[in-house]
Amino acid sequence: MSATRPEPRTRRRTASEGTGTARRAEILAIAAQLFATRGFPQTTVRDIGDEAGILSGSLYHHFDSKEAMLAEILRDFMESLRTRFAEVVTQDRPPRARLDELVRGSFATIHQQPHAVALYQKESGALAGVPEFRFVSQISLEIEKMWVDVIVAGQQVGDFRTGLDPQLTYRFIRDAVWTSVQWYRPRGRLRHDVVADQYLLLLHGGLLADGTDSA
Amino acid sequence: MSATRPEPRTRRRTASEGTGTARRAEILAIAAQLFATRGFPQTTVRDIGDEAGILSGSLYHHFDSKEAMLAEILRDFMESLRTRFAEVVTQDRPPRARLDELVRGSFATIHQQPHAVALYQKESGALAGVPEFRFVSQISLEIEKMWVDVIVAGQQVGDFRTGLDPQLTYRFIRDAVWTSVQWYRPRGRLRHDVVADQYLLLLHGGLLADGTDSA
Amino acid sequence: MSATRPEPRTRRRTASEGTGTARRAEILAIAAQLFATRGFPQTTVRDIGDEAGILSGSLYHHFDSKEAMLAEILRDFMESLRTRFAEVVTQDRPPRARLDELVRGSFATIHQQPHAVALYQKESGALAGVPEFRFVSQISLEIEKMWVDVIVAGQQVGDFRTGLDPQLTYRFIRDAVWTSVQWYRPRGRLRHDVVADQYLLLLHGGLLADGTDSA
Amino acid sequence: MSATRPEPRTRRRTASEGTGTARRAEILAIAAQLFATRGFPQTTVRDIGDEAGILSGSLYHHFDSKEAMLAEILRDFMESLRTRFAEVVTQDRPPRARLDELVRGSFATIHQQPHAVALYQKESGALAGVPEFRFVSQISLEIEKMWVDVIVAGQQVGDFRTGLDPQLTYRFIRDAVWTSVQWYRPRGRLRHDVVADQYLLLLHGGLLADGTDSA
DNA sequence: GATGAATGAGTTTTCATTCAT
DNA sequence: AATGAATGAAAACTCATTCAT
Repeated sequence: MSATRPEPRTRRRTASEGTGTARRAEILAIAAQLFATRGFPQTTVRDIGDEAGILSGSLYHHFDSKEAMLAEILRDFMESLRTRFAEVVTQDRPPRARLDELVRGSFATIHQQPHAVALYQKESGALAGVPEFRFVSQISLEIEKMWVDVIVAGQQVGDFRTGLDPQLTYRFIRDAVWTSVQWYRPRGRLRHDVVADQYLLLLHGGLLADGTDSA
Repeated sequence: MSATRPEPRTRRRTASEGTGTARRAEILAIAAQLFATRGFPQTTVRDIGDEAGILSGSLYHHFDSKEAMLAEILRDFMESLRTRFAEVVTQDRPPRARLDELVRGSFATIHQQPHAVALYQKESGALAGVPEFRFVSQISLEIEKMWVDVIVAGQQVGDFRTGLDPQLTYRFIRDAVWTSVQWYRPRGRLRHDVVADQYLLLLHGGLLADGTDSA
Repeated sequence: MSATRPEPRTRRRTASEGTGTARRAEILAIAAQLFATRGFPQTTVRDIGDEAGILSGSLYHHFDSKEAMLAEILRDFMESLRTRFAEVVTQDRPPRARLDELVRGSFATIHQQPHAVALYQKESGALAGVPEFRFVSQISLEIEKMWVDVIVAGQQVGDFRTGLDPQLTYRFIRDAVWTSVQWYRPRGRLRHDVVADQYLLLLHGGLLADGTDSA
Repeated sequence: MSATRPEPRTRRRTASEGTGTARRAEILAIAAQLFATRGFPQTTVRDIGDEAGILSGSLYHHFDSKEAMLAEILRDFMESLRTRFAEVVTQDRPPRARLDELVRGSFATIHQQPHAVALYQKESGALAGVPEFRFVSQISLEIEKMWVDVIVAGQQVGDFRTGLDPQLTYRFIRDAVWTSVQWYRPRGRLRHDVVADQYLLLLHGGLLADGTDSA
């Protein structure tokens, strides 16, 4: 914060907009992986530079700051997720089918973008109050609304049990499904659609053998 | 630290046992809260000192390092959790009752020690390979075994559905239950036993109205 | 600007206020000299640390930032200057005597605090718009008012020539007097009161031999 | 640079003399303004590039370095100033008329090249010992000699008061006159020749109403 | 038990400059 | 003439930790 330069001066990306060249994407992918693996604060720009094969200072040719990299990764991810889910919930199918599709889509996302998902889980909490990251909680809320609406619709048409709080149900499903990114291995023996099947089985009929709850 | 230090487990506390221990616990509680809220790397020793009303350097009169504080918090927590669960699984009750008790005990723990739970969730991943923190993954495994054993026993006696992979089922329950620490507010309107009830309802009978899965 | 630490957290100086210990003053004097000699941006915190015999990072035990050091130096200087001038202009003497005293006081200040004066001259321009340094232009204006008031008063009582714009006259005197800090050497042969005498001679009677202006 | 480079003085400009020169001048004018406004060290080559509509790296097609730009600006300015003053002092007029002309010429220069003047004032001090910028202090001395000679001549012919140290008198006038660049606005209401008139009035006859100094 | 001054190794970021295209 | 990617050196600042008092 130099006292002698009052104007902030907006920077970079004057020409050839559009998020930039291939190098940007390459670096972002590296950063996403490191952020997800080590955590954002524990990842140094030197780590990123080393992995990308350039000096850490050279990263600033492509991005304004380490934080800006995080923002770009998260924004790309969350907007793609919103789009994906929006397509599902607007389908003309029964709520139950749409919810199944949301779950399957989540597992597919975890399979395709494990780093972004893990990153979101790790950092979204700390980012809650930061103005530059308002979009995170905002899109999260939009997505929550999509899911809850489907659950409510499912209860109304008789697909889903009543007596369950829709928001609590949403959290239950969301947490069970998305936390699997912590242990799911994209190249492991357990394929993501198999996990989805098992989770849906459990989610649909519950754990008890007779499927009824006498508690 | 704990793995390498020859002394039993407690340290310092040369004089004035009573007060010293009280101060330690006080500081640890502060540290746990900060670690849980901001994350361990983002919490500085000065943050802790400020909150405790002493200078950061003075913390080293009580603890060997910032890491040692984390270790002590986590060890206390995990050992108490192991004890709590061990008592449940050794009860002479049907598997289903024992599983319910594990779930209810989890929510009670989240209610009583939210900081330690959040801390464990946030940092256990990064601590996986650190020798001083081997106890974390070790106790985690012990606990996992207790739960999985109950699930398997439940399937054998016909309490629980077969066709579900026990370990996957464990993960499903664990993630749904424990992640609730992220949004559960101990002083909020939603009491922990109410959440437990809802979650058990869903877990037992599933989401579908008829309780059967035709998928 | 870490995304993960939203609160700014006010820092330092909780106890034993009063600008601090002797070490602070010592370091500030060193910083003032370096800032004045090399210019603020050209002076590195390492320069200051080297001169003070500590590591640059240790400076942050005493001050929040390099900029905060500049602010403290300038504030101390400008407030002392305001006090000094305020004492002069409130004296019950004819305007001419008061103006002479302002001039002599200026040279005495240049003699006593050459670094602060040079620093003010060099950096006040660049600091004009910076919020943290608003006091600089504010006190400058207060001082300008004192001088201009004396000049106007002098014209009213007939001490000073009319036909001179008071503000322009102020700037003339101010610039001639204060810029001398650039070449004045406190330990040189030319004593500050001798310079003051010469400057007052010229200022009072002008350059021309007959003292009248026929232009 | 200029002191060490073997080439005459102009450089590059291999082809397309006309356009190349025009672009150079354009960029130099931009640089002069930025250097004067923000200070040389606070101005980045990117600032200059941005203002000129090219990338910072492209500046190096026109100039060897940022420092070389400064040198060229200052050299152009100082040589033109030397020439201007040399013409005045060699006129066959009484010393008093020549001094007035020097003063008026100074204000005209401030009006015409405010950036170069401000730049000289801001940076000449820091440049004092740098070999590449020896010409700055050298030409300054030549100019000082011209002015002091005129003052001495004026005292000898009885135009100017004796009893004033010529060099001190020079500094007084120089500082009062040239520092006005800090507050003078070329497009403001106060025209430069009006300021010159007022300053000469004060300089000639002094501030006191009777024009005599009884101090 | 605590203070306050300091260390030392690290962090993010800046920026003049180079150079292949 | 200009771009865009990169370098390399330095900048301000952070922070866990030590230690004499």
